[in-house]
Amino acid sequence: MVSIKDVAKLANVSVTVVSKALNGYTDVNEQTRQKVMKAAEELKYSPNMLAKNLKQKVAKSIALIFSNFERADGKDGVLVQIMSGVFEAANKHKYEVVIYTRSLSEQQDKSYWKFCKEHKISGAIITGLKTTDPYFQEIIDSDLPCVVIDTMLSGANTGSISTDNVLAAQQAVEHFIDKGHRNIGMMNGHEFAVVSKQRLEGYQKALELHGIPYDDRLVINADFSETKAYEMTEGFLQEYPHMTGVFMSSDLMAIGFMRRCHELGVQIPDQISVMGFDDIVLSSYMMPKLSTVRQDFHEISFTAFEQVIDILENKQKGTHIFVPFKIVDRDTIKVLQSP
Amino acid sequence: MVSIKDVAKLANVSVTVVSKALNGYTDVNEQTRQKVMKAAEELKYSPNMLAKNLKQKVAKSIALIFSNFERADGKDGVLVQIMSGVFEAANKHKYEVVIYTRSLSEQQDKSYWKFCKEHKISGAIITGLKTTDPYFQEIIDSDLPCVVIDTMLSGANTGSISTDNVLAAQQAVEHFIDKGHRNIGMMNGHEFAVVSKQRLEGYQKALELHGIPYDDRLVINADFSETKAYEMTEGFLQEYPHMTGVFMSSDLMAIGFMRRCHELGVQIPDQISVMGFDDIVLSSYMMPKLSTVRQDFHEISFTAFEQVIDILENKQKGTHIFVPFKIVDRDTIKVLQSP
DNA sequence: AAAAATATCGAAATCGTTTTCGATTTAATT
DNA sequence: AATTAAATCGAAAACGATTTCGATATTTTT
Repeated sequence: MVSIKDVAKLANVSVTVVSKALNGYTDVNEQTRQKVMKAAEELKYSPNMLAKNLKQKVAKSIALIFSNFERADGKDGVLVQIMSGVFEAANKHKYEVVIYTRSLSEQQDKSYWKFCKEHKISGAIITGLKTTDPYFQEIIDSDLPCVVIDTMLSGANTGSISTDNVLAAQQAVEHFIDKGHRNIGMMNGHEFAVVSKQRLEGYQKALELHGIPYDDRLVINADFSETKAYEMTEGFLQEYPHMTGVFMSSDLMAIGFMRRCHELGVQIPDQISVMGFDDIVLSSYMMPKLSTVRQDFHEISFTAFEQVIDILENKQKGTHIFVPFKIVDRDTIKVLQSP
Repeated sequence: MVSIKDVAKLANVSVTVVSKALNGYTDVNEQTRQKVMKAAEELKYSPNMLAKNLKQKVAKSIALIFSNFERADGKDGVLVQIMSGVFEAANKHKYEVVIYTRSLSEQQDKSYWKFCKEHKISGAIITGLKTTDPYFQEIIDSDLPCVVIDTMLSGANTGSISTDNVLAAQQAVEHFIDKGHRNIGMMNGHEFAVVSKQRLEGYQKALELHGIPYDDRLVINADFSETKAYEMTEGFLQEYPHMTGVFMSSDLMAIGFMRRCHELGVQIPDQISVMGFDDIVLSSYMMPKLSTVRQDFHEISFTAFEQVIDILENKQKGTHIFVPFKIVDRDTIKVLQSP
């Protein structure tokens, strides 16, 4: 393998000069710089990042951590969108990204923190972190700059980012209300996600704002799972036949719900309206097309990256950031009466 | 940061002994090993991988290269499936994986090869490589063990892996023929993918085997693009109204085709049958559900990983591997007559 | 008891860089 | 011409691990 020594030899200078020439130092004569460049070119030299990062004590790379990778069956395209956002930002800031996946099914010997430490990683972006995660506190307490997606926390080195879930949920059910609905159910995700609490709060808020009494029997928990939603819809529908619409905490659940409705012969949106959350790719391909609130995952992860850079390079404190969402009304909400 | 020196000091031994104790060498007394372990534990020591890999000249990590990342809009879930396969294999073999994405839209300063070299990466898995890619030859000639997905080549250090595209395509159109179809069109992908050529070959083979003359006007090129397929279907349908079915080189194109048919009021499968290729997640959610040939991308990437390990650790020569596919008949093929 | 074999340890070299700081040369200033 | 300043270079010390090889202590063999 060709090292800096080899190019030094060929260019007839010291390794110091080679290093300086290649890294834009000013105390090297332009002619010798050319000489060095030519030698490096000739030998097809490329620096050993391991040595480089070792010396500099830190690698210019940030970790993208998927803490629930087993759920990533590709149905929602969000994982890809998240990747796309961080890769774009990484490219912009000249960082590298290393992905660390963790699935709960397999025992994990290593915590994120240990992983990042071992690799001298500068910062991290974390997704899919449950509040019950054993490493939750570790992350927050650590001195590693990191921002976690879809939660709310802030510390010296930790920030977070998400869409404004309570506002989004509120607007979503207000959308129902605007179309004349008064009996609106909700299918929520599991309680270990902070987004579940927030969306429920938004749901309640909208109801309260429009003088509709809150009935906790109308909100059930389907664990963010398509099949669980599928299984629960029949009972849900039978038990509360006066519901005219249901707000789902995720598109995946909405799809499970719709599929079961289709089998049961209940027409959407004629007999029951539904609104999802996320706007995954499947949603616009459904028949009928699913109305939902669109989260901009690309923007979320891009901004997440920029925040870790901010606290890394600009010594900013961690904070929480909201990124804009959008209600997208397609074909699954029936208008009962004009507003 | 706590280094090996610190634990040596605490354990009251030399760094040599610490290193040996922690790496399972036999020439260290069991008691001192315990002592070292305890000290390491106490200090929360974790080795600096950069230094470790630097010394060992090579990192135990393989690169997963997406050479056309901009296409990864998450519509097909294949990217995720591929990731899932290699992460699983990596976990099994105790390797780490680093992902390198390249999009053609942004100028790329660095070739895969350079990237891998700089990071002392042991091997690589490459996807989305076009034959026209400027780095194509570089990869093949390099001494870096790598296997590229969806192509056919083999060398000392390079292998490849894919489904048997010609056989799969052949069986797909034979499936048409079995159902009584004789006038079968094809919508192929761009010519820079070897899979296009192979699937066309399978198409031709099936026709020939059943005495159906090949008409090259019945196969058009929609570039693997959903919208392009969408745009071309009306003309295609009008020009060759005698077609009873069309074999698509990808599900995404099939979906574009179906969407246009829906708008045009042509019934699927009553007026025209369609068969896709890939079995992406969207396919089973279509109405009607798309019949297609299923590629097992998880298996493909998993096996790809194992092959690079094979040529890396077992000094095997690179080769081409086929992984099984499956014709999955859903609701988009009409039976014209019993076989 | 002497010799040989074994067990256990540590000093030091090494991996490929970066970076400090002093040395030397050249140019600018007085 | 003497002094000062600027430009350019290189020796050497890190970074944090691994690994070779010799040293010492202990045990076994003769």
